[in-house]
Amino acid sequence: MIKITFPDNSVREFEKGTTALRIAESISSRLAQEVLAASVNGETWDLTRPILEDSSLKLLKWDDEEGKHAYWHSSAHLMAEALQELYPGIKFGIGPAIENGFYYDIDAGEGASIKEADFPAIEKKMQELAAAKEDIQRKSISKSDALKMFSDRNETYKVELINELEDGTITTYTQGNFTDLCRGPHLPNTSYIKAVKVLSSAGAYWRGDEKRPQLTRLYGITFPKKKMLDEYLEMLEEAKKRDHRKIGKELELFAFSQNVGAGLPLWLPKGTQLRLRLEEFLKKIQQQFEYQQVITPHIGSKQLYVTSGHYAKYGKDSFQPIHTPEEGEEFLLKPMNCPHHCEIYKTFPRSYKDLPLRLAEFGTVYRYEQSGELHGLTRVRGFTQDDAHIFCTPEQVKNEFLKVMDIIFIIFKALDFKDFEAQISLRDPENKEKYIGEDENWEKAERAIVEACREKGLKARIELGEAAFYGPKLDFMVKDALGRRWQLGTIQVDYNLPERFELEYTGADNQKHRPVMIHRAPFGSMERFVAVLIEHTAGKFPLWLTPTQAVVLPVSEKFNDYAYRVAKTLKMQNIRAEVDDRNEKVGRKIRDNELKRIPYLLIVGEKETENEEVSVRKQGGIDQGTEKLTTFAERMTKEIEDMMSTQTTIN
RNA sequence: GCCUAUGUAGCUCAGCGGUAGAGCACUUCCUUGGUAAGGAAGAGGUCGCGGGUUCAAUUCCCGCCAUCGGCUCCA
Repeated sequence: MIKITFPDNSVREFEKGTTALRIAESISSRLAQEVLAASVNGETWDLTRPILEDSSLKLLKWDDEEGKHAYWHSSAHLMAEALQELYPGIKFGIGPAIENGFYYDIDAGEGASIKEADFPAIEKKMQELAAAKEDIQRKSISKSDALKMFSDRNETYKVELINELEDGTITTYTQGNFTDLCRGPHLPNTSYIKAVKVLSSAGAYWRGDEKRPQLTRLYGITFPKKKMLDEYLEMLEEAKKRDHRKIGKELELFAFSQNVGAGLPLWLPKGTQLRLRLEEFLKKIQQQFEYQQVITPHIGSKQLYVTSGHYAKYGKDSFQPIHTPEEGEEFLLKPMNCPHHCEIYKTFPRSYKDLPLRLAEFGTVYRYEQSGELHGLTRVRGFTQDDAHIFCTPEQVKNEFLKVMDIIFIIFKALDFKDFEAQISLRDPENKEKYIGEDENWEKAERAIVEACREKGLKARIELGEAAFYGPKLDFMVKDALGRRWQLGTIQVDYNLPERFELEYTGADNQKHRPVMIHRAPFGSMERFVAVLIEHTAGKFPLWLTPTQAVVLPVSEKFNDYAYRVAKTLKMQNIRAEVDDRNEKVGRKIRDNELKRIPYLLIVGEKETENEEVSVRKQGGIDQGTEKLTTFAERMTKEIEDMMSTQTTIN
């Protein structure tokens, strides 16, 4: 007999060699139906894997990440099995579970690929195989057997993977005629999988290396219930309605023109109002934090970027130098503002008493992003950073870093960004040559960031190899409507540029010292921030209002009343309102009794009669009497601003 | 940059080797407590751009540009 300890610390005895599934059955048949995998001594196991010694056990269901993971991982195998049936000779890469579903990388053979039109057949085959209730069996095999098995089947990608594995750790999973190299864990059999959808196909480089062959990556998702799949697909449809590209076009916030160029956004009047509003908001905060605003040109001599090291790193892949009538004279569109700000620093001799020096600029920069990377406002070739550089003494670094974190938190809080993720991006210790600067400086900078996060109690994921080439950084990532992560705010500690630009200050000891630079952009870029803001606030939050003009982005129940009242008011002034509802009726005049049910609206216009009285209604529609339009509009503005400012109080 | 898909009216899309259509929106008029109402008329498109095949190309082929979904990249 062996002792099994459950999460509540209760202990029960079971026969040696029992399985998690049998244990679940012994508890309740319902549980046995719902359980998908098991955590045995902290390791995720198959339900059917015999437990041979005393263990702690947690049964994992759909709501446990690991349970869902096993489910989708098995689904990836199921898809692979279906593909093997449908396309004999197909070769497999890897097929993991992901955040939402799973994928499998496949090589259908020379010139062949699997297209969207083929999806239904694949889904049908998957359903068929799932219904057949094939057992999924785990087997440990030796490295040599594994190599033989997979080379016999000409699975070149698998062979490559096996070669990198240690003998004795290799397992395979088999269901029906399909055997895959796999660590597991998996479901007991295929019948757990009830609802199946192949979502999309895309090219993906083998092992993420663009120099290696490109495989076809098939994405899919499965659920234990058809209804869950329907809900998921419905959710995807809903998310598409919040796409900033769609809303931005409909609300006339921004546009692109082929004639101007890909990735070069045109801010339309309404979008510009929104953006300026955000800029003013940040400027106010920065004033409180003693930043000084500067303005620098859009181009800079090529030499500036040779000095900074950016030219060596990005020169070939950038917008190419601008030439002048003067032989050999070259300028670059600025891809970042730091060198310009370094030159501002160098304008005067600096004393330790001048530090920290905080120079801020809404600096427009141009980067030649790969064509395939362009994406609405989130990835563009011309954008404006809400940039600032803080020049400080080494002792001031941590404190300054913490203050920047405060600014970012203020902004995220004010704009209701709750579920952001923080990421500390450090140097890849294996590839130090990718970075410039002394080891010692890197270590100092990395330590400062980690300490600052600890001090703030900020949970940050540490990623090696994600640092900028001149320094480590702390990034704030936010998801868009479809769950894609975008980096917004960033704080970077830099000991290198001050070195390259030979920046100095005179210390209290009357000696020359090198300042440290902190690069920071709380929004990241105005473009990306507005994009993510639109997707985040869709259905939630009126962005801003003024007495004469209003921009109300998607409104929620909570704020619907504001939107309703303002819209109604402005409508009375014969102001044009534009509506988008689910039937995409855009651009027509709004009808009074429609106002309540529209998911979002934008109202822009001038009021005509300031003294006209409007009826004021509270939530629930109870008439609260009348007040003058101007009073009403001012009051609305104040209410919203109060709401924002109470959230922005500095703790 | 790579793989897949797409590009037709303001929007969403249908169509097809014989020089274009629907719904919504828009304009004018009529009607109406079945109300994101109904009717009549109207306006609006060198069918992404450039080549080629053809008697004839929006449709077939090639190239380019842009866009979607991914991969790679992201100072």
